[in-house]
Amino acid sequence: MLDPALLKNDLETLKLNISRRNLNVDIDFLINLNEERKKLRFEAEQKRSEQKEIGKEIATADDKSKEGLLSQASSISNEVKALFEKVDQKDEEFFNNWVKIPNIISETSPDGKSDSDNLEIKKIGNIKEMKNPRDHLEIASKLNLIDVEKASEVSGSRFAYLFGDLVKIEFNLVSWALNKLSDKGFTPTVPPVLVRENALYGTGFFPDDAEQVYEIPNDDLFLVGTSEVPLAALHTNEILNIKNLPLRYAGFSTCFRREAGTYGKDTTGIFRVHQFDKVEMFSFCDPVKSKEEHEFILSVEEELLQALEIPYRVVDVCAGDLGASAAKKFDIEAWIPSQNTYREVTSCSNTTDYQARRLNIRAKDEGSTSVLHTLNGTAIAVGRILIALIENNQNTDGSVVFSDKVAEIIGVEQLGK
RNA sequence: GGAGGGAUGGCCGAGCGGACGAAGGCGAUAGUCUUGAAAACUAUUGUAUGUAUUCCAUACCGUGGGUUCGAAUCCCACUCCCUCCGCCA
Repeated sequence: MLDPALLKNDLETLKLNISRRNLNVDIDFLINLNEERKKLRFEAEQKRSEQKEIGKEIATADDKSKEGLLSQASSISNEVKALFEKVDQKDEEFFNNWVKIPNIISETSPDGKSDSDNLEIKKIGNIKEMKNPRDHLEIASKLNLIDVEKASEVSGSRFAYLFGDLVKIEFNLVSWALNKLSDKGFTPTVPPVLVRENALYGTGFFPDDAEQVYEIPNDDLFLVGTSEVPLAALHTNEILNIKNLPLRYAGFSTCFRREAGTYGKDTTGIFRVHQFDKVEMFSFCDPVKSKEEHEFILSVEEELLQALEIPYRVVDVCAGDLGASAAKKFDIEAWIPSQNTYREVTSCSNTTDYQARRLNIRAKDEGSTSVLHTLNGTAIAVGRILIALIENNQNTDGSVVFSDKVAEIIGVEQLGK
């Protein structure tokens, strides 16, 4: 949620943002609504004040004057009730509209409508020459390391069994990443993966992306699609001392996504599945330092990919491709030989104060309190890293051999042979 | 799953219909004293909204409703925590 004060102080920014995001919003309607609710509240509060005055008199009044005061108080009480009902209505109307406005996009993010307008910042790593590269599923199925057919019998499409060395690699990757992140000040965290509705609203996944979220109706719980959700919600309603910022967490969790509306897209293997494991970085940050923090998180992502010798490019996500809560976002796309293109393996966003305001997380600095900034970024999305590792290190005979350095990290020298 | 008990400010803890934004203590901050420190004493000590940094108003005593002229205090529902029993990785 944006600061409603924008309607008063910085209309230009608001208008510019709405046009950059290609939205159609009636600003004047919102301005009026906001003014109206404030005016109504003021009236209601004045009446309330009157009521309290009389209440005090009643407490000390003698029996004679009491009766008159009581009837007077009674009618004021009714007025107050009616006035506040109106105020609540207006408030609700205003905020229902206001929360729908997405975050203000950073000045530095490129304009554009879709992911094809994203701006490539750099390319890193050597792409190996390959004749007819195989895709990860073909390679791993043959080696009995992945089984999607059995998984679809057991659980449906977009599920997979991982076996043997792939599982070994997964756990080595995770523990390697957690150690690295821990050295950089991230607290390793295993968060709950079932959360209440509120956490999803607070992080901006609800209401917009509600159709991507699995629901457990019996218990009013939802399966998270990323540990960003429980990590962000960790400090809900808290006031953090600015001296202790940034507070950094590295969350490991399984992630669940319905992938509604993606029929026919990425149907091969484990690129897009309903369930995968991920190490996620999350930072609660001093607002004036969030830009630096964003660069830092991006640099960590790059460091991990470089250590794994995965060729990648970094992309500055354009205005039209940003989610509601992001002010700026960098994606890293790894080279996927079988697709002859780069595909997303990590993503890091500066959500500025958008989530913090919804979750009511603030920072305290020498007496004054302000909203803080939150940022998130992928450290290791296990499935997609496995794909990149398998495909980029494949040989023509269907085996996969890793360099000594990579093998040291993942604990496996080769697949097959 | 069954049976009980509880939720008050940064923390502990009183209040159980009217002057309560809330006693008292601890902690924190500032001052006095001291060469310096400690101790002692004094003062301050939540958050948010309203064009409102010291004045004013309003809201907030787990959350949401209700009763009442008036609710931290009474009633209802929910959430969370604790104890005991059962079950369980």
